Amino acid sequence: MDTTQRTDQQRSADRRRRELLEAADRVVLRDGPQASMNAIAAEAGITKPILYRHFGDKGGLYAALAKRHTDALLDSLRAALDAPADRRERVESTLDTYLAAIEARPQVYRFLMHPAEGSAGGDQGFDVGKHSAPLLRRMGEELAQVIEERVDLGPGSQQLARVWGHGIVGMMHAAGDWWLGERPCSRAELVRSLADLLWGRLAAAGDRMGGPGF
Amino acid sequence: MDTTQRTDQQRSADRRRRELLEAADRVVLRDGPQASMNAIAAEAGITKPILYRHFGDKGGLYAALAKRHTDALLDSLRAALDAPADRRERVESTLDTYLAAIEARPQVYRFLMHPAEGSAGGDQGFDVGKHSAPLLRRMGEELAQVIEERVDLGPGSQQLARVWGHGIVGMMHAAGDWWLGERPCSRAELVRSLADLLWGRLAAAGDRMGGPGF
DNA sequence: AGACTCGGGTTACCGCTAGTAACATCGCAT
DNA sequence: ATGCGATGTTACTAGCGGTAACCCGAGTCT
Repeated sequence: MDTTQRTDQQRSADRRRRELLEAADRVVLRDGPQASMNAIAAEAGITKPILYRHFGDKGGLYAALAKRHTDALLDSLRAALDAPADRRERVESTLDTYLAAIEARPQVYRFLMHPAEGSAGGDQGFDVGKHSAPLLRRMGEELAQVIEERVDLGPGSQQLARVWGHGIVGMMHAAGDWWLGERPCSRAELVRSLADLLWGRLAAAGDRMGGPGF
Repeated sequence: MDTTQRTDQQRSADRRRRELLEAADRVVLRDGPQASMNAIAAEAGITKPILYRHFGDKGGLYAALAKRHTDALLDSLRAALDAPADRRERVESTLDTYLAAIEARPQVYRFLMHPAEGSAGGDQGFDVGKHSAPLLRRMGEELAQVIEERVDLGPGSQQLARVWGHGIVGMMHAAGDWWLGERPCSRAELVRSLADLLWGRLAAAGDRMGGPGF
């Protein structure tokens, strides 16, 4: 029958695809985003053209790889964000989830944030995917949705929620990136500091000297 | 005499260097960060090895190029940040300065945010955290310094200021990047929304439905 | 049986890149 | 004139992403 045959083939293809993705994962984890198609193929025990048959081009492979990790991370973030707790607690928990993830697997994190720009080689012509990390965009959009659903922002709430979504995600990301490099404090302290920022402590603080402020 | 000779040579070398940088600038502005050394050399009317004599490698050239723009942008940001006005006004003005800059020359902005990733072959030694866009780091550090100088944050202020510096810069960056791509609102609205976020409107807003929060 | 397509696989190649070694050339101080 | 150092070029290496061409074993049709 056509269908069974087709499903068989598709199954086998999917299995191969998963195997290749796992091999690619290993190599990217080891070599960073500079991992070459040759190296990935070698790790998978096959040769380049097969990779290209499965993923089209390097961008395709990287996109597939990124989607896996992105989906996984977004799942845990959603869980933290949707927990039955008050807002501050949810915010802190979400921040901590994100930071714990990038702390646990910095290589993955680095790969997700700078996937394109594949160094040298013939990637001239068209940039696959956007230049910016899709993970940030997706997190921003999801957070925007949650904010709009759960926080009462008055008129213009939708637009405001989107700005805030992307802004808060960017804050988390930049602070996390810096923290991961310098480790100037514990994760819990970082989470608290960021939540304090979001909770308006900047606006509430007084000026230091009798400067130009009021 | 040694000194005069040296200064003469150095002057000429500096002039060349500046010419090369301007040529590189033109190419990068036209071709994006994918600009090749060959193309840059051609634009400057010379050949590759000269570029390498002046800048070491591609990373060196890009770093020099980035430093110029980064310095220029930081100067205008500092001006906005140090203006004699109250805090909210300064914050809005700084946000607006940044957003106006990336709006006016998006190519430069894209280049500054994704400069590195070069280096084919040999070097596989890279530390997580160091490779991120230096512009963000510098902005974060500068902002941290200003915050610590001018805002009274009580004990632990230095560390808190640094977290906030990087966090706020990241917020600005991510929101700006998203805004630049989608243009969902005017620049002024974006500035206002972000300032509102920093001013604690998130904490002040009520829950939408009778959800788990109180 | 025998020809025939077809999916998975490999070799060998293209055009491009970053980076370098070796050679040529000009200006200049002794 | 002669050596020297900076400036410049040609010609090359090594490696990349990506592709064309071939190859082979398994199932199918006649």
